[in-house]
Amino acid sequence: MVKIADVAREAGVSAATVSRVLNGLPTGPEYAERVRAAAERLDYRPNGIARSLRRQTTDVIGLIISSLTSPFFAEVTRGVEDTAQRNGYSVLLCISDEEPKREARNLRVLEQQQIAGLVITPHSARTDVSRFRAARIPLVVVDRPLGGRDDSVTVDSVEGAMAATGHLLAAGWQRPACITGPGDASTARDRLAGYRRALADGSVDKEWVATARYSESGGAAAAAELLDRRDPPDAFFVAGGNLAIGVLEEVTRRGLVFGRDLGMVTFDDAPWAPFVSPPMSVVAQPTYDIGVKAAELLLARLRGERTRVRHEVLSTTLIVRESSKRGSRPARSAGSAKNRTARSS
Amino acid sequence: MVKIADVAREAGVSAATVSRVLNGLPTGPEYAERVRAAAERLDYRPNGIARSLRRQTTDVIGLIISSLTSPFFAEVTRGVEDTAQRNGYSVLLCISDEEPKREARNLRVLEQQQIAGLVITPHSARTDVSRFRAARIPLVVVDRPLGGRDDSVTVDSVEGAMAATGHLLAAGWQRPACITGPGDASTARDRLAGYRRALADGSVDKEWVATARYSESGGAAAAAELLDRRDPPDAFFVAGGNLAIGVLEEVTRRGLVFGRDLGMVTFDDAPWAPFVSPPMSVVAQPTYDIGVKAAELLLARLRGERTRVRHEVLSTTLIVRESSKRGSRPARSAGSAKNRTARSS
DNA sequence: CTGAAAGCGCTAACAG
DNA sequence: CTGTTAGCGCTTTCAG
Repeated sequence: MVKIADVAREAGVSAATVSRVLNGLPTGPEYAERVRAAAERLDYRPNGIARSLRRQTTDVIGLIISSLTSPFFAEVTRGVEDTAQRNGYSVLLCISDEEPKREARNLRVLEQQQIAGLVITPHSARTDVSRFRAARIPLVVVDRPLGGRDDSVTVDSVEGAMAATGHLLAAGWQRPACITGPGDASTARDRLAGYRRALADGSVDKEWVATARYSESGGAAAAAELLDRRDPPDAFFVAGGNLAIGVLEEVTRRGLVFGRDLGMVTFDDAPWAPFVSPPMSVVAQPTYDIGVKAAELLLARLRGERTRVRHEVLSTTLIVRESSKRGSRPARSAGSAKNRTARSS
Repeated sequence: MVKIADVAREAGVSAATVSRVLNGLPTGPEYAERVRAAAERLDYRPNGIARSLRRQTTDVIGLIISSLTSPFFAEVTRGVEDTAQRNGYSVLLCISDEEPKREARNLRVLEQQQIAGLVITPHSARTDVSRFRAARIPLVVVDRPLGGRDDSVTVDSVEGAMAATGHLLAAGWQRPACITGPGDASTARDRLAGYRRALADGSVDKEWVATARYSESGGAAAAAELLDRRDPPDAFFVAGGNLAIGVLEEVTRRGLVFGRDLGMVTFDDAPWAPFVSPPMSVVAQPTYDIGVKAAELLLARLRGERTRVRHEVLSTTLIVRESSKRGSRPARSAGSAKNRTARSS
C-alpha cells in the first residue's frame, strides 16, 4: 500500500507538505504541482482511518433504520444516503428491525466506529441515545420524536389521519375503523388520535380500533378481527403501508371489494397503489424528503452552523383514488377500471 | 472520552493487559475481573478507528448497490446487512444509482475507508474493481457477473426467462414480446436470450423486443412502442419489477386488461403482486438470499477459508397467477378473485 | 512556506 | 502472564 511517505519521497518533499497539498492548504504552487503529479503517478489513496484517528473525527454518519422492507424506510434511507454522499460523507447502515436489542447493539457499534453524526428512527421513546448526547455527537431523530431534546424530522400524522378519516366520512362511509401500529410507536398513537378527532368532528360516537405490529400479517389479523365483530366497520383507515397489504389480503380473501363493500384509505403511497383493484386512496408522506431533511439538519450541525434544536414537521398529501369511494361502480375512474368490476353481485 | 489508558489506571494494570482482556486473550483471571469492572465503571468503549489503524483491517464491509427504490435491491441490501451484523461486521452503504461516475466515486471512497471487503452490483462489465483485486480486498459481485474473476452471486436469468416465456406460449398466447433492460446489463441480455430460446422451442419465428432503462418510465415507453406497432404482440414477458409497473401503467391507460386482452409475466415478485388486477404472474428471485449468500461468501474469504473463486447461481421460481392466463374468466383462481372480475365485458 | 517531530488510541513484539 | 515499547498513517503544532 502506498502511503504518504512514499509520495513525499517521490516528490522530493516532506510528508507534511504532501498532506498540505492534498488538503488544499497554502503551499508553494511548484510544490503543489510536484506533489500532485507524484500522487497521481503512484495512484496514492490517503488512508481514511489514519486521517480519522489523527483528526479525531470521521466522514461517516450512522443511520439506524427500522427496516428496509417497507418502501417508506427504504426511501428515507435513500434520501439520507444521497445527501450524505453529495456532501462527502458516507453512511454506515444499521437495520434495527424494530428490535430494541438490535437497536442497542447498533448504537454501540456506531459509537465505536466513531461516527460523526447519527440519523435514527428510534424504536420507541425508550431508545437510549444518551451516550451520543453526552459525547456531543449530533443526532437527528426521524419519524418518531424522542422527547424533543434532539433535532427531528417527522410528519404531521394527526393531520394526515384526520384528512383520511374525514374523507372516508365525507364519502359516505359511516363506520370507519382505524387499524394502527403498536402503542409504543408515536406515529401509531398520533394516527389514532387523528382518527378520533375526525370521528368527533363528524359526530360519530362509536369507534372501531385495532392495533398491530407494523407488518403485513399484523394488518391482516387486525382486519380479520374487525370484520369478525358483531358490529363490524364499513371502512378502514390504515396507518401504514405494510399494514395495508395485509388488510388487502384479508379483505380479498373474504371476497370483499374496496370501493363497493368497504371503504379504505391508507398511509403511504406506492408506485403500485394505482394498480391494485380498486386503486388505493392514500395519505402520501414525503418519504425521500424526510431522509434528505434529516441528513441536512445533521450536516448543518456538523458544520457547526446551528445550535438551537430544530423540529421539522412535514405535511402529508391525501390522494383520493377508488378504494375510498362509496358504492362506486368504476364510473369515475380514468377509463382504466372499466372492465373489471363486479355488477353488484 | 475515556480511553484504554484510563481503564488501565482505574484497574491498576497496563494498557496492554486491558487490551488483552477485552480481546479475550489469555490473562490471569483476577486481572480480567478487575479490568472488566473498571471498564464497566468508566463505561469504556474501545475506539474502533485506533484499533483498525493498528490492526490494519476494519470490521466494515462496503456495499455498492444500484438502487434502493426497487424492492429487489432493497432486499439484497437487507440480506447483506443482516448477515454482516450477525457476524460482527458493519455495512457502509453506497447507492450508485446505476451511474458509472457515482459508482467510481463510491469505489474510491470505500477504498479510503479501508473496508475489509466489498459487495457490489456492478453497473456493467466495465466497472473497474482492479484496485480491490490488486490490494487483495475480497469482493463479491452480485446480480451481474464481472468477467468471472471474482466470487459472484447471480440468478439463472436465462432459465427464468425461458420458463416465463414458455408459460405464456403454453397458455395460448401467440405473439409474446420481451421488454428487457439496457444492453449493458447482463441480466437484460440473459433474459432476452431466455425469451428467444423459448420462442425457438415453441417454433415462433417472429420476435417482439423492446429495451429500456430498468425504470417505470422505461417500462411504460417500451410497452407503448410495442403496442403501437403495426403488428403488435399479444403478451409481455417483462424483465424486471420496475419495468412491470410502467407496463401496467401504460396498459391500463389504454384500457387493456391483462389475462384477457394481453398476457403478462414479469421478473420479480412483490407483496402486492397478488392484488393488482389481475394478480400478476411472476418469476420470483430469492432476493434476500442473494444478499445473504453474497455476504457469506465474503465473510468466508475474510476468514481466509476459501481460495478458489466461486460462482453461486440461484434459481428462480415461476409463480402463475392471473395475468398470464388466456381469456380466463376468473374460473381457475384460488377462490380469492371470485368477485371482482368481469363477466365478459 | 516548508520540514521535523509529536501524537491520535490501540495492539503486538519483545522482555522480564 | 504482564509491562514496556514501538508503531499503524496521517495531520498539526512548532521551529526554521
